[in-house]
Amino acid sequence: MPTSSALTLSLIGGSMNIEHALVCVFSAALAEVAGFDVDPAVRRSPRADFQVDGALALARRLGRPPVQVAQEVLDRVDWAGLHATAQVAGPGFINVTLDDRFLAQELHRVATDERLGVAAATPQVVTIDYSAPNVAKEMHVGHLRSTVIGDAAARLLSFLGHQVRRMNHVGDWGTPFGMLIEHLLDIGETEAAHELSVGDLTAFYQAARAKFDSDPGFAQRSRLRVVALQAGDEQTRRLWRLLVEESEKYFLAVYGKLGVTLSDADFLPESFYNDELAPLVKELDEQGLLHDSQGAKCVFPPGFAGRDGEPLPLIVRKSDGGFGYAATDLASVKYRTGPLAADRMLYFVGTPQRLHFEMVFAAARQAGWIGEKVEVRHVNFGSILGEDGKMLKTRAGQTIKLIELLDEAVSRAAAIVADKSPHLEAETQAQVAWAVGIGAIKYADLSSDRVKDYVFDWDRMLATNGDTAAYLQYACARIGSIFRKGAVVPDPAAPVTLAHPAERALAMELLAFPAVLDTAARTVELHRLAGYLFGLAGLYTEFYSHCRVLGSAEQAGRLVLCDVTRRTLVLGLDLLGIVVPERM
RNA sequence: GCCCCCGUAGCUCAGCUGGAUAGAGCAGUGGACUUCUAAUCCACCGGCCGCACGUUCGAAUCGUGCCGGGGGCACCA
Repeated sequence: MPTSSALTLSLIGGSMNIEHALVCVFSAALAEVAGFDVDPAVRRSPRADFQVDGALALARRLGRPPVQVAQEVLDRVDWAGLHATAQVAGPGFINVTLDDRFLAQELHRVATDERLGVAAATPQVVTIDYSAPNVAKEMHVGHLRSTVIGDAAARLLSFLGHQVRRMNHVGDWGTPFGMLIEHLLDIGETEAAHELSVGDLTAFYQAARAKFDSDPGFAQRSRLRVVALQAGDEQTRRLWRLLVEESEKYFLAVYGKLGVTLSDADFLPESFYNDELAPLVKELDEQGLLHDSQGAKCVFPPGFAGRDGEPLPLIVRKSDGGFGYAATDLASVKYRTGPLAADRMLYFVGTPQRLHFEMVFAAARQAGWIGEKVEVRHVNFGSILGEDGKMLKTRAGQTIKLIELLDEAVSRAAAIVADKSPHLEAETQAQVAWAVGIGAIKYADLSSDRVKDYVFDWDRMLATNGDTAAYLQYACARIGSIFRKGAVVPDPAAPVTLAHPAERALAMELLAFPAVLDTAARTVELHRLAGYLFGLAGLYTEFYSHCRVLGSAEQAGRLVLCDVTRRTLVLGLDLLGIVVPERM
């Protein structure tokens, strides 16, 4: 049970999270009344600052009148470092209203804190698997969500103080490499390197594929080449490295354009696990988990049935002796929980792979590779749909190259910038266009629930008002404009009074930032952060239209509100991977 | 056939472990720049929360069953 001294410490020294403080205070009071732990159910409320609903649930369990229980709980609250008034309302809600001076004091703490009141979490080792393009294949829209969502998660968890390991599970192994290497030899290394590095991967892959399908001689050479590759033939390995390296250069170029934090240090391709696969299969066998089925080596994790109702196999070794992706994924789990000692493993892969990951995790648990306290999670997400409600494709039905999508976003944004901000220099316009265009794509992805499909719509995501990146970026630019216009540097330590309702509402929302980040990180639901930022920008605009800053009697305090708002928006957007231009 | 996800305003979406009159943004209508960026704001209009039962003080939220949409179910990853 939290004590009041612990609470005071948490408010002063650590997280300046009022919501969390209320949870502590009311948990203690509820536990005193109940004799056991009760969820206080602290919520923001339109009728007060917060409402505490836990007494209602408790009353039912105790079989007592809710209002009476609520009052009893309220009487036992030790407010410790909090300053608020509270009363029982309705059927047994407890409405809590914070003192204005207390709010101002908390805002002062946040304003003078580099981290805006966000305490560093107890550090965990978190592995984040995301992006995962395939060597010698074009990155397409299918890689967009994994890359964007995974990168935002990596940024958020790092900021919260976790030891984040970004892992790019690049597809660099398997049977297609026979034909790719043979094609490379056919056209010559120089030409191949050129095609790959400039990003013409589709043509390269398709040419190889076409020959493989039409030319039996080529197909035969390809098959032999796979064998040579797997056997470690030096010349073959060198050519394979060439393919991988050129592709990695290309991926890094795309990441640069997308503004993603993945670097060359984060490539952890499939082939990384090659030497682990045979021992892994052996270990499964020794544990008695491996079964022969139609020539394949399989694990049958309990609880999975196939079309015919029979137990569903996880094929770790194919009947031809090759390893399936289940083997690689199992190896990846083992590597993370073993040498890396991961506390939390997140795999950012689309929903269609749900069953596969459930089976991999179940098998890994059976094998004892996932400790009790370790969280492993398939962070799934829905598809990107076109305006016709089907998977996003070109008009001709082709998959859309990611790089072309990004270029179109930037050029569409450039047209908007040229229209709205002709006063900016050309170079600045180009920077703003990039930030707005890429921001639009990312924000559209991150602002709605991950697990749902979302409809890709240029006009909506690039709208200048509404729930878009551009709107949030513009709000930041306007705040910066106040500082420039007034030639003032906000003093974060300046005293703040929250006399106007718009000032007070803005301050309340600013103080909710740490709780929002906690929730977003815990649930891996980035749209909660996006939604918060949009709401914050709305409250700021309300403040902006009602409260004159420059030249007002409250200038110093209002500048603090502007400053904290801007820093919160910029930080929040940065955690989503979105860049905020100085001016627009 | 079995399993998973989704169904909220004309459109695109929020709604946190059930909580008080269901919220935004677009679109529509009507307003607001001699004043810190109008890439803005304000007001109005708009909803049997897919349907039906059930659980309870209370259900968009939990349970069951339907209806509709999507995805998955052995050697491609």
